[in-house]
Amino acid sequence: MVRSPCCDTESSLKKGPWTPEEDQKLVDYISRHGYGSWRALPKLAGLNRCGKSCRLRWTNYLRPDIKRGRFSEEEERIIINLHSVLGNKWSKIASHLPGRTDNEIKNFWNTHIRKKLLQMGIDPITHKPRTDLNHLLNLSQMLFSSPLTSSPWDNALKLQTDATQLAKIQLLQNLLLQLMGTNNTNYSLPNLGFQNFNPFEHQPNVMAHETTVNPSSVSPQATSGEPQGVANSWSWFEGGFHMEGLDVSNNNIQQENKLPPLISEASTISKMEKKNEQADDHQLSTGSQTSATFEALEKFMNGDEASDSYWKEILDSTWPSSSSSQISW
DNA sequence: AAAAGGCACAACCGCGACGAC
DNA sequence: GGTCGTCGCGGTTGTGCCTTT
Repeated sequence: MVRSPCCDTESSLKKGPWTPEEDQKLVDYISRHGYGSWRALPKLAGLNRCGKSCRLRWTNYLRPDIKRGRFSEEEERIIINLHSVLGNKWSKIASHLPGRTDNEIKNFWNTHIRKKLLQMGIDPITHKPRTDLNHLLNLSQMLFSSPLTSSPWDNALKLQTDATQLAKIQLLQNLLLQLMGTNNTNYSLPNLGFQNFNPFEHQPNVMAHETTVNPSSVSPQATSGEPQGVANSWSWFEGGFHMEGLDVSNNNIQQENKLPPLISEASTISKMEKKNEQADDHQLSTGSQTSATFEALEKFMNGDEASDSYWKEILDSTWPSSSSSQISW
């Protein structure tokens, strides 16, 4: 069915910003008569606008119960949580925030929250860690590099003196590399001194796996407008995976100042390669694994210590046969 | 001080859903 | 069941203001 747009038939109808006089006419009319038919309203109210324009002006701006001003942190949190469940259902999200319009929330999302999530490495559509190669490359470079300025990453350098911390760094590096997809022939890893090495191989029953990334599982693309189902378990951003203060732009990644190769002995590498040949065809379940990885990474780089359970979760998901319980953390 | 670029927000557009006939 | 009118939603655009260069 082809139908002409309701407002196009009368080109003389005014468009563009509303004047205070027009606003007053609309408010006066609705306060006296209500808004039964938007189609008929403009003529009755003495406005040279289409009904659609009147409805939008009323619902998004003139309605007396509209709450104006900046969004509070609580509102922001609610929006993000609801968005993770509902997707771009702005009107449904707005129904949970009294006084806020869908348009306002949509604008707030697009101008603030979306960017914020992207900066934090979270895909604003899926609410999961971004797994695109560029982002992971940045993270990888941060792990392998030592920025000239003092940053949380300095903690990683300091902690290298400790063998356990060293192992954890290696584990995180390894995971990031795997998440970038070592099988991707379109992508060549920079030489950052990284060795695909399982730092826990000295443990009994530890088997390194050549993990591969299933492209279809890496970036679950949400269909626009389609509800996302249950809320993602990924909600760690509330503590903040903060990258602020750390400039990861190309010029500030000092390749020559990178961390020394963590494991460099040729024998170790060859051992690793041998094990990789025997590895299971293990597919990464990128969702929860990346979640745990990034959470541990965040804590680690902030100088905090992630709980043992995080490390065990990471290790178990990467090397299921490693029996992490046997490892002394 | 002026120009350029970025940002925030209001408003518009197109389409689908839904109810009335 | 098909057509039409209306409403509401989500994506996109336009514009004014602010910040940076």
